[in-house]
Amino acid sequence: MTVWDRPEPPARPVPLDRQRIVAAAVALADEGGLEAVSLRKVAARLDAGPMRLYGYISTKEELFDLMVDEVHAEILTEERFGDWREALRVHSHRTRQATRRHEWLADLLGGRPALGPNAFAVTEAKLAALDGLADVDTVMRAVETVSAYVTGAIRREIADVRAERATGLSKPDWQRAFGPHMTRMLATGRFPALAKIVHDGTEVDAETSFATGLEWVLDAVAAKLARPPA
Amino acid sequence: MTVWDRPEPPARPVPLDRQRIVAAAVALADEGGLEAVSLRKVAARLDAGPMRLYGYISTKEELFDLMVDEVHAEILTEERFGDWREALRVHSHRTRQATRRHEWLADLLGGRPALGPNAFAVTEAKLAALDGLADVDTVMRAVETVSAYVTGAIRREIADVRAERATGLSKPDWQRAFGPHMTRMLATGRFPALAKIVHDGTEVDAETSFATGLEWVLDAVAAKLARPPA
DNA sequence: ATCTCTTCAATACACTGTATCGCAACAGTA
DNA sequence: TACTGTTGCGATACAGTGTATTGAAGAGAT
Repeated sequence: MTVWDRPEPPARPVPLDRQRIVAAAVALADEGGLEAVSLRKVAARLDAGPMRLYGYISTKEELFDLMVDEVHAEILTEERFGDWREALRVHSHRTRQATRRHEWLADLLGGRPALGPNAFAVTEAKLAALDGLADVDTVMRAVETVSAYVTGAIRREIADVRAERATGLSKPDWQRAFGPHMTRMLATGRFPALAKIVHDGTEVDAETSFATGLEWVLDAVAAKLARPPA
Repeated sequence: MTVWDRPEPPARPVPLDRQRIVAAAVALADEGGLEAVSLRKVAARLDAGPMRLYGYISTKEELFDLMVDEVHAEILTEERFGDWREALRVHSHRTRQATRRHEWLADLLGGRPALGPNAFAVTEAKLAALDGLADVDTVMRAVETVSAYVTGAIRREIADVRAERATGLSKPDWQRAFGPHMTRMLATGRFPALAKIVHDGTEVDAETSFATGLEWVLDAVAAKLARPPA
């Protein structure tokens, strides 16, 4: 009974850990969106059976939570900030950029409380930047308000990107993109203000409009920090 | 061949229209969340086969679009506003209230461009309130910035509501709710600012914090309207 | 009365998340 | 060395999904 007669022992299962699982899931989502992430496909990418994953997560939602936290590592940065405003600005822009790299993040952002270590670290960094500049409640409100804006603006931006892509990779001209429908709606005369905006408005790129709105919100925060709350 | 020998003719199919379909879908979603909405269940509620729906919508996403627009009818209001600020405030609060009635809206808000007639009417109302108070680009930015905040804040609020519900209907005390995990994270000492906030922060109800952040953002808009843009 | 055309229901397919179950390899004991 | 308990894994299974395809049956027209 030589070696060749004996069958090879069954390959020991590939060692797994959450990091590898999340990386596979993120890769899948980057390629095909969130809907391309199925436990079967994630497992397949790791040469494992689907049920294997349940040792590491107990539900698909938890996998999404891990993915969100994973990306928060990209948002985090070592740099020191000149002031609170720069800190909030940089984190906001980094969040946006991370979402451009991982569009699916837009679907998850704000959808569930972010309780992972990286998300915590991001929140900590923002809070720390404001620490001592106002009472804790104002600081909290500031961070939450900015985050709310960022979440909403990013979602909107990605929604537009997708709509453009779906209507055939047209220019960032939504009049052209949603042309027929848009035109018909505006032609009813029921939306004069909207029609005026669509007609006379300037086309601004997504980054600029994100940045502009962000600065407005930061202005608002600045105003509240200036004079301590009543 | 008497009447009794002949079988009854097969019941003529229930007449259907989008309104009925959307109403059924909304009811389902109100009861069990978005994930409770399946084409089969919607159809069943209307005594129809699943495939029947494809005469009215061509994809499940379109059904969601219709649902979103349906709820926008609740956001719309006939009332006249004293000024732009009141108009934006009222629409924002009505959006929030609609989402409390239809939690699933939080999952959809901002996820896709809202192109339905009711959503258009809401946008029109906001734009009209600001018409003439600044150049069109500033007006647009104002509406989008406020909307972004509203979307983000609502998503966050609903996420918290659900988390509370999931962790056993506890009080709006997230320290208690996420107790063990939260405590352990903060105990690491890596998040001092966060720990301070959690420890010293005042518990504010969701509506108040929404309103506060909203007023900040409205302040920011006011500042931009005051002096025409450079 | 026959034929066409529309409308709907049934069937089918590929795929999903997850519960259950039984096997096979290891650790520890006799 | 033989046995046994435990654990981790794969296969199987189930109920459900969105949607393409097919086929029949009714309405309207000739």
